[in-house]
Amino acid sequence: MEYDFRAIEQKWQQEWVRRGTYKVTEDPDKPKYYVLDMFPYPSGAGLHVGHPLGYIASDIVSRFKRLQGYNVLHPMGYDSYGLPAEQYAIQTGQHPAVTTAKNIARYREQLDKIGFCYDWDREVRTCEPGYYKWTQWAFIQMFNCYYDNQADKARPIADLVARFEKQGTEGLNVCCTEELSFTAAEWKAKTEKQQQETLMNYRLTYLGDTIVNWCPKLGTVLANDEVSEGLSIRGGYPVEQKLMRQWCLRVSAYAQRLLDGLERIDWSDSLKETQRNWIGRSEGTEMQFKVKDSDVEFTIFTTRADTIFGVTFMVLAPESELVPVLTTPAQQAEVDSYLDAVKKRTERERQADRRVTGVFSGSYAVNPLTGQAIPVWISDYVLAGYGTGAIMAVPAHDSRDYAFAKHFNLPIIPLIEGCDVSEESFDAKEGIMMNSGFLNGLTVKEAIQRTKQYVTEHHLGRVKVNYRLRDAIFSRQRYWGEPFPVYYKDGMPYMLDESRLPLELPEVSDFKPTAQGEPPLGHAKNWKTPEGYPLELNTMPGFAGSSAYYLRYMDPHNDQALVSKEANDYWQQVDLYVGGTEHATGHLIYSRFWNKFLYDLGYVCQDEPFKKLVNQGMIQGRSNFVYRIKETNTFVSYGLKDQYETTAIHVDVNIVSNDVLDIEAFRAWNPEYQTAEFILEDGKYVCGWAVEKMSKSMFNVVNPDSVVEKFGADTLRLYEMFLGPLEASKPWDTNGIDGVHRFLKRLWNLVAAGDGFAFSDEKATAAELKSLHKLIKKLTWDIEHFSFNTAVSAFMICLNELGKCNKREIIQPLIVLLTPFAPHICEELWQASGGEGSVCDAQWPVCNEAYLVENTAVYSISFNGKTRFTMEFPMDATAQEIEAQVLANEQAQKYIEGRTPRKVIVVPKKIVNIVL
RNA sequence: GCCGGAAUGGUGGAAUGGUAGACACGAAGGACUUAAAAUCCUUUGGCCAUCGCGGCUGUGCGGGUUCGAGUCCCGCUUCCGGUACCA
Repeated sequence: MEYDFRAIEQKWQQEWVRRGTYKVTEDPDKPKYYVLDMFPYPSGAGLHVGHPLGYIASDIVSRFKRLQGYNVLHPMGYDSYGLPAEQYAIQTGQHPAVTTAKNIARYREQLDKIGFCYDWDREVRTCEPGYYKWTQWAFIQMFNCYYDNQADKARPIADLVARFEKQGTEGLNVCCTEELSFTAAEWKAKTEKQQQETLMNYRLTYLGDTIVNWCPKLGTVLANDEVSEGLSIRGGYPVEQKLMRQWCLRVSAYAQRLLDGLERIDWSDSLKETQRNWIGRSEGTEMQFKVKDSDVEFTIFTTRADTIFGVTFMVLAPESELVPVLTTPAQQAEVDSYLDAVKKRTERERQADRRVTGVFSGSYAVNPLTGQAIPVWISDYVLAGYGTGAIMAVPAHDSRDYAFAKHFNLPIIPLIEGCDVSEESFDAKEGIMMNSGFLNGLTVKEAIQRTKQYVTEHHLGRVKVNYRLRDAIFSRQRYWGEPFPVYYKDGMPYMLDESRLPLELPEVSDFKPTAQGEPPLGHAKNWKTPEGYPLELNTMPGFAGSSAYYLRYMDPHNDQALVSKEANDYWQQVDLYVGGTEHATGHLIYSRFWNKFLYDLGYVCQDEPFKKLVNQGMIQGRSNFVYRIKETNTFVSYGLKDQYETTAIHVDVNIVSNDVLDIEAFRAWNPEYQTAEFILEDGKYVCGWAVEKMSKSMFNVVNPDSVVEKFGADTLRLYEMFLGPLEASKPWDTNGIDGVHRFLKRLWNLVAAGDGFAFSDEKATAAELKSLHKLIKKLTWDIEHFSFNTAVSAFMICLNELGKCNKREIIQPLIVLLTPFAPHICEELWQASGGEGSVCDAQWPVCNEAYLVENTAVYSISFNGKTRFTMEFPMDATAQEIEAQVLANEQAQKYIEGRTPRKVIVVPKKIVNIVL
């Protein structure tokens, strides 16, 4: 009987659906295990072979855990709001919901063909009202909370209001946009609108003024990568920096907890490090500087308070609110023209063009320690969004300040003994202080501590921790996203009552912005509350829907709660999360934030959402080339191309096999090549190759369907794992796929006989049992350690060792072991071998170490590190016994030649080294 | 610039400090076939060899630790990711 993978795979995929094999319910009697894939955005291009890599790995773990007796939650869904569907809608008029549904259907079809064990009853789609109800709900909860630094958690905003009524801001220690100060009486005197405005300063979702790239012609905010040289990429319209009122998420409130939480989760060091850098904790000092001949004071942040004696100028960010205050009339014109120039520059240009620019404000600050007057400059190398948007510049010990000082000819005062600042600054935090008054003679590290102390004692400032992590801008001027559950009254936003959720995305006549420059929702009819209040026109960004989806899978049909307490208590958190590193500073920060917020409010029982995270590597494309001889339609094979002058041309990898071109398919591929001639080597046309990004234009996109069609899903699954370590990036290269396909065929042929199967009931030999149990042991270890490539090899080794063995006693457990990797063939063989039910419900075999025990071990005998011969010893021989026997050995004596060995080393790894 | 990760045959890749190159692809040779496909067997890092004895050499480069280093330490080179005026 042939291994007809098409029939087998189709049969079992239908059977699994019919039997509900992968349906999961909470079962308190079984230990749980939650395996999650990062859900995909269903793009129009469908899946390529890179996508399933992580899905296959997680599927293997899910099936493995299930065979081990765990109750495994392994769901899948779609991140189905997003820009591409909307862009497509603008171009074609096709409703994004329609394209999205179509793409999802295509994804599902592709996923089904690979044989995943998802419980599709738990599918979620972020664009469905039943789902985004809970995204909106979470937004409301955040709006109604503030962050209490004392309690170190989010608390209801009502508590804050109560506090304001009692004692105003006195003794307040909370997260806010701006430090405010008012009394209880002042609070009560505020109008409703003023109170609401004040609370905005504390809410976890708030309307905040943010600088964005605004394109008036397109009527939308653009991301930095959508802007180049001050023009929009799409259309080439001018873009300006604009302060806009946007919804923001106070992610920064959780900065320290996001940092601390990393200690308790099992993620790769590199990913944790990326998050640490992104959060960017920095301990320093905030210092007050008085402005000369004025009452104005301002605050700067520095990590090098020790260099205070070397400050030769101050710098303000152009957007700083101090700029208008400190600009003197004499400098007004110059400052205005500088600010104008800066305003036109985008973030991107600012990054690309590092030329030193700046302007003198006309004012002087007073060094709080020396009393010296120091000029205050304005420059865009200081960022408004970090620290206080103002710095003290110490050119001798900061390279940026140094460049600025050199350019504008400002003084440079070295503060560390022996440092040379004639060519560049000395940025290292080491050495002995000089020119620094009371700090002289201290090391830099001592000086930092001493200055902190001094500044605090003399009330010149305070010790402060800053984070690089910014609040997330949460508004998009887009159609295809979650509507905000927000209406406006008297210009102030209010949350819809939860009973009105979900607030469904309305139909619009046009997906473009309105003529008035409003977001697309401005086209919606009756976009207001029943009371007539206008609803928010912005929609939420892509990461909104993906921030809590893992919780929804626990209880996907619940319309009373995001997740019931019972379901959450049972599933707790994701045990294994598999996905790409590209989400390190986006989704993986936001969902940790979101989860911690829900944890604070008691809606979830775990502080961290993802216990263990594994990043699968990217699958790159492997492009193939043909070489056309210049000015001809003749193509020369790779090995001979150097004899001609040729042009390399990308050729569709799907008509190339093992780097050999299918010439007929090539002629048919493009009319241009219909009459092509070929210069072959060994009767074949060999193509060149290169590793490139997988993309249509390189003709190197391989989709899983074509592989499944040709080799079957089981082969695809095995091969993707066999390709190399899961976490490594590697090119998709089908050159080795025959190997794993052959492995499956060999296994099949072992038990296939005539029209049926033949399993032998003969007792297994010791050698066969040893092979099997070696495999059990290695596989268990490999799957637990995500070493899937060596796991696949282990099967091949085992099969090689077993030879022609078709004994049920050996093959049946082997089928169970293979099930996570190649479930379809295993179901078929399991049934053929007389196994009960589905192999998915079988039991993972346990390694019996007794079969692995060796009676004797072969030792390599080396002299001065060179292996000369081998000897056999009983397993339990002691080092002393081995040493004595080796030295007495006749052959050894030949090498020793009467000398006394200086040292004899017996290594448990079966090596004896004799040093002469 | 800073932070990660990597470098092993023709190729993908194995190797708790212990026989480097498992496993697989490719290639070469052979068996079975009229033939091809499929399948099976043998060889396969390089160099030398009186090719079935054996020898030398070999994990990006230069040092070091060790009886012993692909693996650990120090110093480089190259490549790939991430991040970037964060004071």
